[in-house]
Amino acid sequence: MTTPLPSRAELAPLFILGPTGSGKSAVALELARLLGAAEIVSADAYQVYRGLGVLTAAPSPEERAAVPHHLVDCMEPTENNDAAAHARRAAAAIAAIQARGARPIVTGGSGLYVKFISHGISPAPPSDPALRAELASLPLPELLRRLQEADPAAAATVDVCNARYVARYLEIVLTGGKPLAHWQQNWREPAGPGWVITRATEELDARLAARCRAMLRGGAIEEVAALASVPLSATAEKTLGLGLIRDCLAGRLSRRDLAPALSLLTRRYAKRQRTWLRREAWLRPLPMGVADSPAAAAARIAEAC
RNA sequence: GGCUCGGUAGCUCAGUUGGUAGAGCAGAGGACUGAAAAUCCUCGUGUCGGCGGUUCGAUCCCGUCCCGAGCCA
Repeated sequence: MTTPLPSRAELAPLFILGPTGSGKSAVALELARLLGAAEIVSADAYQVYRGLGVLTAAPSPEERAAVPHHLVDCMEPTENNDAAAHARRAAAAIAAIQARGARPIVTGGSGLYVKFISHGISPAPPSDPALRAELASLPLPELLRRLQEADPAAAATVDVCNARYVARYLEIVLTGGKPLAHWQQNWREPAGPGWVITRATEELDARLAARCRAMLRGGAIEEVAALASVPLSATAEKTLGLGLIRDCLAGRLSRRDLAPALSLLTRRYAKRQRTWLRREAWLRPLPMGVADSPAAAAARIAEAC
């Protein structure tokens, strides 16, 4: 006689989101401990990379030993990442966790990565590196002209100032052989309940500054140095702070100026994340202040679900 | 003490042959359906160091004072 597995609704993934430095990893960890049978699935585009754990503020080996983590430290920095592929891997991880009778907790800061996990992936054609390289060499007006010709409806809705978006639409039409509208689907209902951690901006700024200093003291410079001869993929190359640390290693930026510069980049990133998250009406706010512990926040979430 | 160069947006600076000023960065807001830590869009009134003078009008010219940097004593 075995005890029945929890129902599907009881195992719906919980989404713990928030800007970088908001403390979502700590809350997710506490929540997993509180729930007992729970595992964490990362929705972070950069914590996947091996050898960049410090700079990307990935969960530590200790944290990963305490609670199983998925999609962290799982790719070589020579590999490109992409949101849909990540979401497919996440879906597989979520299904496997549920099959074990455990609760998946999704956490991460990459808005688009989260969105694909929570709301589904469009069947649109995947990226085509060769075509992208070709399109990247064309001036924006030319891209717009081609899109106008291939798919006027798409041309009417695209952000005409953003060459990358225009190129993506063109890529969809050219490789998929059908207009954009054919591939566009409405987002499905979110896969589970979600919370977004909010903190006062000044408090978040202070946390980010402290974390940047800790990163630089804690091995971020060494790990970038260790990757000096590795040909990083286009995505890994975009890791926040990578260029700054290289400048520092090359003597173009003083060690003294490094931490403030890194804080600045991180702050601006957090602002973009806030803008994205504000729009996600399905998320419930989880305000936190200096006095709130991750455990207390996790308890509030556990109570609500 | 003398001379020179500076003092303009939070910062770095541009500029006005005299008609009250604008870039970059920072900051704020926004967009986002396979690069997303990416990419892109919008937002600029500030005693133009203080006080006088000349002028119809001064941030600009003149005087003086204050502050900073440098050079000479």
